[in-house]
Amino acid sequence: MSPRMKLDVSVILQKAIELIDQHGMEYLSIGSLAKELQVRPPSLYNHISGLDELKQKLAIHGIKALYERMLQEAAGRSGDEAIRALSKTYLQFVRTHPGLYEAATRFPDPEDKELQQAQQAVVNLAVKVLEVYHLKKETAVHLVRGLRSILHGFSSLEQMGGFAMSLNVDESFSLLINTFIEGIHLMAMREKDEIQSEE
Amino acid sequence: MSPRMKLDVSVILQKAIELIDQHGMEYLSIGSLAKELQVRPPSLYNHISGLDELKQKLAIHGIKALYERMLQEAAGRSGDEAIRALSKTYLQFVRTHPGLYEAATRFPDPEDKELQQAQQAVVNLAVKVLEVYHLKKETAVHLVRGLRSILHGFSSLEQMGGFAMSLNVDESFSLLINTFIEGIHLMAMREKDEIQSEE
DNA sequence: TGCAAAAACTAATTATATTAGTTAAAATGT
DNA sequence: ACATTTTAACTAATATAATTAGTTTTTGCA
Repeated sequence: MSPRMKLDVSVILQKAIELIDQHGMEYLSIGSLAKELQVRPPSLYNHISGLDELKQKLAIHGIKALYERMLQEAAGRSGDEAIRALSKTYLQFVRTHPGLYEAATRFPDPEDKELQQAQQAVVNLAVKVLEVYHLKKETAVHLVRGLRSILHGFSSLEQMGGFAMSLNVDESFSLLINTFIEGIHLMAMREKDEIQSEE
Repeated sequence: MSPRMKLDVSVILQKAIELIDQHGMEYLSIGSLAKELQVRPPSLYNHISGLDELKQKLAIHGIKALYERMLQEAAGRSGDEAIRALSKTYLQFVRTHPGLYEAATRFPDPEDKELQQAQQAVVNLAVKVLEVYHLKKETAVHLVRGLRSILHGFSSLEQMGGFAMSLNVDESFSLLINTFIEGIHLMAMREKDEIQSEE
């Protein structure tokens, strides 16, 4: 009983992540987490200010973790290949960390600066990947919004059991991403034409 | 005080919807709802079995309401025009009823038969709208998954304040839907070619 | 009018988060 | 090694919310 747990914020976060990836966010409570860590509930308050702060930390951690993985995959790739890699990584992340992704998207206080910054980093990465297509800045932002919608929508629907039909889910995803990529090419061509006709 | 509130399930649901569309799902509690209805919290248990059942009813109601509106808009339309109408209606619904949409997508027990049936109705409507393109059954299902991903993803990101840039959000949406529609045309053409080369 | 059912109520119970105040362990300096 | 300070656990108490039990009031119909 007495051999003091060596708790700290990162140990708490780690255990919380395990717990939510396994059982979902609704299972996370000060009580369930304290039990996992083999301490009494009030002990957690020496490290975090409460459940809300913990959820916020999980959200930020989740977005940063997703960003790290996407950055890894984007390195050394460009264009269509980079988009496919990023998309695959995103879906993979949500499948591996459903609870953490849930924490990152459902519960955070959107006012939080650190959160906003982490989200912006993901967006910036996507913008960068689109640079090779030489799109107008505006068009690039529209397309990044589209890609995010696709990735978040598909992942979320899959997680909530939304794809009931037996049809292969990965094929649906590839098809969707490829369709989107073809859309980018169309946009790029059209803009090139516009510019030429203006000259 | 005494002139008995004439409560019933539908009055409760109606007030709950007002409450969540205005303040979000996290604000919904037996206590807050009872206060709105000017009764004591235990009184609600004469009509519903508890908060979980209420949330489930809200979810089902939400999906059915969305389906009704989509059905209205799909009537008398087909092809590209129908897809645009459905998409616009979907986004409009989420904007008008953010709390109800949240209830419909975030909290329901996915095992519930009535819920599954309501969700299936939406999917079937989308499948029907795609019929005019004469796609293979499989392709149609892939595309419906794609369209749902786009609609859910875009709506959700917008609701969570995910589109921070000042760039016009409706334009992003139109562009995304139009890109998707062009993707459908491409798929349709390819399948026609395949069939011809097989003959 | 009187009775049965419905639907409200008060009071009590349970679960959870949180705070207050206490104590034990660990780390640090002499 | 020992005393002091700090950290981080603990127990006990409080607050809020959901829920249940049991009671009473109202309503509608015979």
